Amino acid sequence: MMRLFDTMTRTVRDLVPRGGKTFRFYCCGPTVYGPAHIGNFRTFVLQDVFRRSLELSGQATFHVRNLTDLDDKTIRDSQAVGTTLRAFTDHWRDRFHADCDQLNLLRPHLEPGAVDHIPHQIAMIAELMEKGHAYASSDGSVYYRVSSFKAYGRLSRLEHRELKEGASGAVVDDEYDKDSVADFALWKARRPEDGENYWESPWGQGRPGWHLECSAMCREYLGDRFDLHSGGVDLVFPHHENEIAQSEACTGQVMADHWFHLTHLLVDGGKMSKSLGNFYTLDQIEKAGFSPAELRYVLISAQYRQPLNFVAKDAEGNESFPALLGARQALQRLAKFDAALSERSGNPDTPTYDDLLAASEEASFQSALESLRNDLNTPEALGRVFTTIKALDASSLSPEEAARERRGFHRVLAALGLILPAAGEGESAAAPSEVIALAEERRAAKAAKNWPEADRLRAEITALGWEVKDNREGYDLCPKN
RNA sequence: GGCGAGGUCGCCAAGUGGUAAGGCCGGGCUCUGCAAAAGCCCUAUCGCGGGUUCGAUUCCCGCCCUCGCCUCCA
Repeated sequence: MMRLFDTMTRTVRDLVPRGGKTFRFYCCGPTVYGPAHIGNFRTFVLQDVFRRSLELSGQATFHVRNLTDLDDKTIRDSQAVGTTLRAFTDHWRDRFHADCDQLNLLRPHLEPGAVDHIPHQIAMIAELMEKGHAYASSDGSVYYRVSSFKAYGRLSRLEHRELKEGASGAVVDDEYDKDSVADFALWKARRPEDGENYWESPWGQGRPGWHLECSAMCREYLGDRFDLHSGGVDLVFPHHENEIAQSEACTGQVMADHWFHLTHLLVDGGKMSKSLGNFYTLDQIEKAGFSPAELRYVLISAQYRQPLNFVAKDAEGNESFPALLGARQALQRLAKFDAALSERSGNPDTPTYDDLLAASEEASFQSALESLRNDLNTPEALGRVFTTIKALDASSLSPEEAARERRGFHRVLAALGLILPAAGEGESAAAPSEVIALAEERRAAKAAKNWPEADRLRAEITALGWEVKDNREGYDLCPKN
């Protein structure tokens, strides 16, 4: 049984699928107008760990995540580069998918987009108007009447807060026709800057408001009521508040039984922004020489409700990514442990995710799994993995014991979605022939116990930019850095 | 101004009403011709001031500081 904090009730609650068998949930996905940044991926990675933890605990899931392919930014930027909206968002969708694959994220079972669901959204607006929750303005836009929905503000505790006028710096010049400032657009009348991106509706040409797509797609694919809805904390208000207002006013039912929100990633102690130069994409992380697995490790190193400070710059202010460097070391240790168990068990095959889903849970490494089930405590799970590893002496295990421990170990790794680096890493491979020749000479000198000569040859190799490391069989050559 | 989160070892980060997981870095040791690698070991009393309690880092009050959100940013 998995337990998770619920934003609506502000308590940790058991997750029980309402329909019985399958746990059905919706995650607000990315706006596809550029590459996602590592902050976006903190959210998606932890949602992925959430899903994996459920599935590896024997709970079937149905995961829907939308792609926002219709909003001010996608329209604006597609026109800026002179392509159709569809071509533009397809391009960034593909990039997003590639990044997700790199980060070992399970694909959602469904990934709907707003543009393909215009009729659903129009139907919902019509229903809201019928029921008195929406009104058309003189310019052909339609707004949701917030005052008509009694429960508005429950999720974000809006009743206890005051909105500071213009605090967000947003300009609302195109919404002068609203009855109340709190009302939000369900349908936005066509504007010249929208170009060809408009649709016909009973209220004239235009396009749906942003909040509506999720309500419409949730209803289409998950029904009037489903198990859990998730997104970044910034979506609590207004996005999720507005979704609730739209959906529940239509259906008269509770939209989602659980609200799962993920705290933002900070970079070097502050919010990520392009102007601060701390805005990182997966691509940039890889260009700096780090792997997606290393980034994933960093992203799960704090509990999802805590702010995570991603350290990019070291104490001297150099962009050396100490956090990723640390992750590399940690993953390397896990890989070595795995290699030792693998050897001991006599089975080199790594269990796949599907193997693990089919198999029953082992007692080994169970405490780490328990951490994940307890409000998705990823750092505690990692801590328990290392504690368990330290307590285990692989060389004293029987092959059967080693195999069992390894299955438990891999279940935790699979829940965290961690892929281990190859144990050997940095193999010799592509050293130039002259370096190899020197290394061979040195091996001969060593065999003859001619230490001065061996050290002299190592110095020569070092001068050529290579490092020679002895091991049982002979030596490895690595580029020196 | 309102709402919310947070201040735990050099860095990241768990946790608990009874004297604080783990990772990285650093230091020591073992092992190796040396080196590397690997393994082992070591390093905090939990922002400040009160209170409750036999006992608080963990509960309550006040203060200081940091960060996020406040209508289309995960």
